[in-house]
Amino acid sequence: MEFYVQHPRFLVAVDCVIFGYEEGELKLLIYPRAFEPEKGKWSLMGGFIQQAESSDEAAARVLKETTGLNEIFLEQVSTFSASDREPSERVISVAYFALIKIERYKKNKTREFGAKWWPVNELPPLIFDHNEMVLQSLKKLQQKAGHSLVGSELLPSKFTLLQLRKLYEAIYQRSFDPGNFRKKMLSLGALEKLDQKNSTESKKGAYYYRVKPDKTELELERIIKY
Amino acid sequence: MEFYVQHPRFLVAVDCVIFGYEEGELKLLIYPRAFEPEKGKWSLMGGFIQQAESSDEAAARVLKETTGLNEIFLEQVSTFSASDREPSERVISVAYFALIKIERYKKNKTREFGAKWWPVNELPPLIFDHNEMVLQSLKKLQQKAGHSLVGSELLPSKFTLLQLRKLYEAIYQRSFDPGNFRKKMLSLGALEKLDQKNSTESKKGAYYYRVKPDKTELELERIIKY
DNA sequence: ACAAAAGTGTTCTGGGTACACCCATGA
DNA sequence: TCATGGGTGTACCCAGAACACTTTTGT
Repeated sequence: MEFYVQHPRFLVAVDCVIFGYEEGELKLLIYPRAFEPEKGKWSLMGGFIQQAESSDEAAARVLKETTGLNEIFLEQVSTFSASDREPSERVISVAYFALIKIERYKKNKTREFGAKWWPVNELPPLIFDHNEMVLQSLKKLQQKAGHSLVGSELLPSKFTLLQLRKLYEAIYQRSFDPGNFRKKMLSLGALEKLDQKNSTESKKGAYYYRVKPDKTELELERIIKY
Repeated sequence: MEFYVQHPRFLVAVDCVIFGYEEGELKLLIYPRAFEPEKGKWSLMGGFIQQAESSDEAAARVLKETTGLNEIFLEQVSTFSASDREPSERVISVAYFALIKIERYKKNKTREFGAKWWPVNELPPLIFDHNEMVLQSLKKLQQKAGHSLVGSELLPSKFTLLQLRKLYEAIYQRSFDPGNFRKKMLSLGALEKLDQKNSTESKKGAYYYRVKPDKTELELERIIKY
């Protein structure tokens, strides 16, 4: 055990790449950093790991503190540890990505932290290596969306196939053939048609669907060739 | 900056999941832990991150120290941070996986550390969460092998298609149709046929191939449906 | 002669893609 | 009536899987 003491100790942080989906665009929740260094510059939500807290727990805590939400999807992306990644002092950071329904996001938190939902492909420069974290997270999100239905994480609990398709188009930055997309998604057997229709987005009105309760966590076949 | 000081600091380690390939089997290099706690139990190669050293650099250093090799393939897998993952003292660990050619591995290192190449699917229980690290690394390796040619990392510089297929069968724990596998691999355009033949593994003798020099780092199309 | 890998060719199928087409309805 | 999305059907193409078959050579 005395073998341990001679080694250096480090501040370890988590940074959260928080994805939301709104107005046909994939968005990211970022905020102006509240303290030095780089105070005021755009940054991901982050925080230091505390004693007796795992990085998963720390990420969930940061998310709770900054968005008011818990029990949301969170997945580790990668650890960033370049010794000069923060100019003033060395910090090792574990990046996480989160998927949240913007509708559930508490607006008052926006005021509290000055946070802003920003379209992913128009992001301003972020501090340190946060832009790189975003890039890697987007890749992970694409991978995840490729074999599990991210609809339930990013869309309201009921959604139309148009909405689901637009979401996938936003994630992959490409378009999908409406007919083929519909058939593919339905063929997976994870969607349940509801009796309700949505008439706000088309004249005819489209049926709502939801993810079947038992399929929410199911790992599906490859959905999108990727 | 004074904001930083109030937060706890942690020992941060790297653990290396070292894959090799020998006698038709995918193997892992593990060794008996040299110090308490859990001294003598089977463990991955690991070490603490030093000042001014990134986790990537630390992993490369550990690999160099324990195998004598450098410039080998290394990729971050995940960070393990459960507060009780080591019984005596809290250590956060970043897991890496490495691919090495066993032929290049210095045998003297085996004696020095008591290390042993162990078939992946017959692993003994390892300390702490090291078995979980291995599982995740194997998944990452399968992913990597699915769209880049791991032959150049794990096989000698020239190899037959039988050897390459056996390697893929070991990685995916399944069999591939010899004819189809051959056609698929050749169709990628990343292999170069040599004039030499190998006669040790078949009566007829099979031509050696090597990965085209400019294709070693190329990200290829999806090779294996996965 | 036979076994076993090397190497090539053929057939079949399923999924993806492109695209045509009808339906419903608000403006 | 026309534009727009909703929803269904069809034809084609290609990659993968299965498998037949021929070649070579050591035993």
